[in-house]
Amino acid sequence: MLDFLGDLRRTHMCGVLRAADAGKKAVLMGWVNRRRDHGNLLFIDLRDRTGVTQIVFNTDRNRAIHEKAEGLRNEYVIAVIGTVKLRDANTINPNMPTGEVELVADELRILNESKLPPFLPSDTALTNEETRLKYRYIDLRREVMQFNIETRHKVAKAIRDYLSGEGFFEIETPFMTRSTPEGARDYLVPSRVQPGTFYALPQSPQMFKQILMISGFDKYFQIVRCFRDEDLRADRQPEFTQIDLEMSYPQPERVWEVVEGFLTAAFAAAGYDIKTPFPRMDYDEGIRLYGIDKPDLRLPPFTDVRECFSSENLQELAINPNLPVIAIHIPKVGELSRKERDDIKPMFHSKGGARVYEDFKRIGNKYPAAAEAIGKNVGAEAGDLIVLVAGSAQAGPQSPVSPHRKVTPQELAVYTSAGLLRLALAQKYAERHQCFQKGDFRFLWVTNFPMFEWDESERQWMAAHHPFTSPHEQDMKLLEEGVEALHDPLSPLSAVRALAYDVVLNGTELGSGSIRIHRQDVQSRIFRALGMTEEEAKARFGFFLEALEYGTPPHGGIALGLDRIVMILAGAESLREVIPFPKTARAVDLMVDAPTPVSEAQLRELGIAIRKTRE
RNA sequence: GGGGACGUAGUUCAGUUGGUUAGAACGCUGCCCUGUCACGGCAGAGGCCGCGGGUUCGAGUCCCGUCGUCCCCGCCA
Repeated sequence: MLDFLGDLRRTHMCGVLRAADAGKKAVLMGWVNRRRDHGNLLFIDLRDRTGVTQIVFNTDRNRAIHEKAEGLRNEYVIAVIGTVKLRDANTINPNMPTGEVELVADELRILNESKLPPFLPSDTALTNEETRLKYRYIDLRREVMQFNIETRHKVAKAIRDYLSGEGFFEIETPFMTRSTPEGARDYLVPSRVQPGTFYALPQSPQMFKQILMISGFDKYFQIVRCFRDEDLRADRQPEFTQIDLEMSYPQPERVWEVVEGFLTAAFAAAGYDIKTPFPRMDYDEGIRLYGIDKPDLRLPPFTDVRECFSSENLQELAINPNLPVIAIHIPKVGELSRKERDDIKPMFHSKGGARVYEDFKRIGNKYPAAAEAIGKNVGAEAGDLIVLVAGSAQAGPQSPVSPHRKVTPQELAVYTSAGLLRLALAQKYAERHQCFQKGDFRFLWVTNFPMFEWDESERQWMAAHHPFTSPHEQDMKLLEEGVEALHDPLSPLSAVRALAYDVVLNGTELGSGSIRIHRQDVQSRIFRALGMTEEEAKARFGFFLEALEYGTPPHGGIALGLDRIVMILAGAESLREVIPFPKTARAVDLMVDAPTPVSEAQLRELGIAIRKTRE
């Protein structure tokens, strides 16, 4: 028999009662977290989002209530009216915040029962994720999940408060908008009113926020859902939340100050102090020192040890002398077993003919002088792991090349291969090197990205970012020259730097932004550099190009992934731990079971027919 | 699109070289217990070994396929 709530009012949350509350009347409501039945004495741990309080039912005190309480089971929802009692010294539980007190029940209302759940929020072993996601409402009752979602709330609030204080307006932009086939695939929404046409869900409010600058709002932000129809990863969901902002008349440094400001507030809200300003690094330097555009600064950078080998050595090892020879250095890994050394090889994914020399000991046996010099250059101590990555003699340039850009594509291949291996090794031996400590936050601004990337399959230069990213003011001349050499891999386009920047934390890209193009003449030069005719540009971005012509102030901004920030703050390995209702690797919501087919009638109304594909 | 890992009770896992009736812990049910807090004791229920096919005298175990979850590459600001 269930009881009604009636006009009963909760006086305290379950996690707040302390010794000072002793003697008070209290009304608690929550879930039965655990029950310990001692016959005539029954303990219930009552749980809500704030914590747990022990309730005592005692036949001596009240036989009827005790009898009623015996019917309680895990996850029943109850209200208890009782008296807060200081526990006897020998029954204090120092492991819980409410452990000095307990609530002696005078009245019990059973507000709801629960079927036996597939797993319990109080379980110590973690249930498999499939079951957790199907019964997400039970999973979310777990203390960790409650903490993660609370952290998410606090972080978002801190950011809102900070940006509001800095004069930013939070302005909403449409979810049903226009498909601009650029970057990722769009999620499409069919229009019923105009059959055969589609809205797209925004990959980011990019053009809207720029138009808000043209509209005179000066400083805009939004904590906004974005959508991308691409394959998922542990750190990638099809819908995700961005802290999106844009401001008028900024230098990159102005944007960075704002970001450093709200991140300081956000991390403080989660209980962490961070130091600003963040260090800055050129994209080229990131590649050369870490083999990646989002360096994890918690582990040592690369050392180019080409000079440690004689040219005969390099020849014997079949190493290309015109490419860097990279020493990856992971501290304190200790002596590797034969199997561990063998395991390194499959971790290596070669780009452009890069090769791995995982057995440094063998190199030391064969080339003792080189090995000693390498150890010295790297600054390695006994027990540190050194792995070499170099360009194969057969691949890459046969003579030194020096085009405009500081890192050549061949070098990039070697650096990138080494960068991926460095991360894989760092991950694998995390327990040994102990460089990944909770609360160690190494922020970094990566700047001066290349404006264009060479696309080998198209054999032409492509925009590395969206085409509204402004080139560096000093590189305008290269841009002009480069326009004429779109299909030349050595084009001056390779050296054009973008006024783009990423904010990176511990090897995770938190956000990405740029100063935008505000001048029509620069914009059309960029389109030409991308091989786009005026007509093509107009067909794709006409409304936006037109807006640019009505007095656009210089402007720029950035967008940061809220989910990733919270994930790092929560110490989680996956975004799914900080998103209340996430999707699986195949983009399925296991709880609501979406996506689903829709009825023939719905399709007809939309003028859509499903084409069956058969093998 | 490609590569890899996993799938056994409600949950977490074990299951030897292919060999009787597939085990443990937690959870669940019943009984006992007045100071536990991962309470304890006794008894009990609970299995399409993901699904389909094959090899074999015999398959949880070997093979093929398929479905699902996870991780990575490709893809993706």
